[in-house]
Amino acid sequence: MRASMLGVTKRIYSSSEEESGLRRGPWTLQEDTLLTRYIARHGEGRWNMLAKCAGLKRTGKSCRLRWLNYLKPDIKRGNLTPQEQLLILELHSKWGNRWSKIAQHLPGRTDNEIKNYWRTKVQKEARQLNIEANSEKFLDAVRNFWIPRLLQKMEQASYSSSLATLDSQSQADHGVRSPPSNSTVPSSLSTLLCPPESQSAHYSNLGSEKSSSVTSPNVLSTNSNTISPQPETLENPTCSPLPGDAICSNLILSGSCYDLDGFDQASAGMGAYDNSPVECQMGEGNWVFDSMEDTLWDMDDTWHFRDLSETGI
DNA sequence: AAGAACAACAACCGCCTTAGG
DNA sequence: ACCTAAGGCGGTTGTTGTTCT
Repeated sequence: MRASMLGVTKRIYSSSEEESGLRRGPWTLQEDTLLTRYIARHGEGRWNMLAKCAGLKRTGKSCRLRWLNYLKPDIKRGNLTPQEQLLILELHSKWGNRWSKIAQHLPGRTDNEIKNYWRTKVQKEARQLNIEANSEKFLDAVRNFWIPRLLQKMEQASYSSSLATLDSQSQADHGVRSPPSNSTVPSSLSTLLCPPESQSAHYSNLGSEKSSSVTSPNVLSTNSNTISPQPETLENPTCSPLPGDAICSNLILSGSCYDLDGFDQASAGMGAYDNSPVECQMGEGNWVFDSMEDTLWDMDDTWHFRDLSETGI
């Protein structure tokens, strides 16, 4: 645990703040306990009153923030998974800096955490590329290099897990498969992200939120050449809402990006799906099918995996 | 080994929206 | 209709830990 979380850090605050008796800065273990216990008994909300009643010398705002960003039981700790990173990139391309909105699609992750991730990782990447973080150029780089890299990570993770499964299932089967090459996106990727039965008409909900005030350009879709959803899928949305669905939709709809020949979908494919690290926990509702009437993926504007494979990504 | 630079992230700030009086 | 307080959100800052030189 960081020292700052234990109240070790020193900050200089104005005398008026000290006079008011309100504490600021890092929370102590005692304060955390007080807040947690109080909420356990009385629930969240009415934060100013809560702060007083709980005996905390903190503002309501501070209590709320501490609870939401740190103490709440379902907060997920640790590094963001490639799937989560992928989803953040996707959603940010659609919604811009709407962190809380993005966080709603990543259960257990807070808007603060996502915001920090964006600032520390994504913007850093932009700086290294010497381009503006929200520029079309950077978003293009994200689309063409970063996302495929994440997809590859996911695939490798899946590959490892399926190898482990194979090992445990049958020692007799010594068929050694080479790991996914760096030159192409592995063919099982689409199966990893989308079960074969639902691949035909996969699309995301990322065109939703008509009313939202998106400031950043949407690089992952354009306004032209939209794809109509297939009726049978609309009526029968069996595809699980996976974090990679939006990606999947592009992969599928963009045509022959992948060579699926020779890939044993029945065994490896479904196995990969079953053991996929992709978690099917995207919050309430089937967000994939939320907004069928909205803009869908542009077939011409999908990722340039062919280009990537040529450039060795 | 020491200092600098960088990374990570908790916490605060200010603004906006909303609900209630 | 107006005012006010509370809550929510995005931006920013400050501190500590880690890595690099």
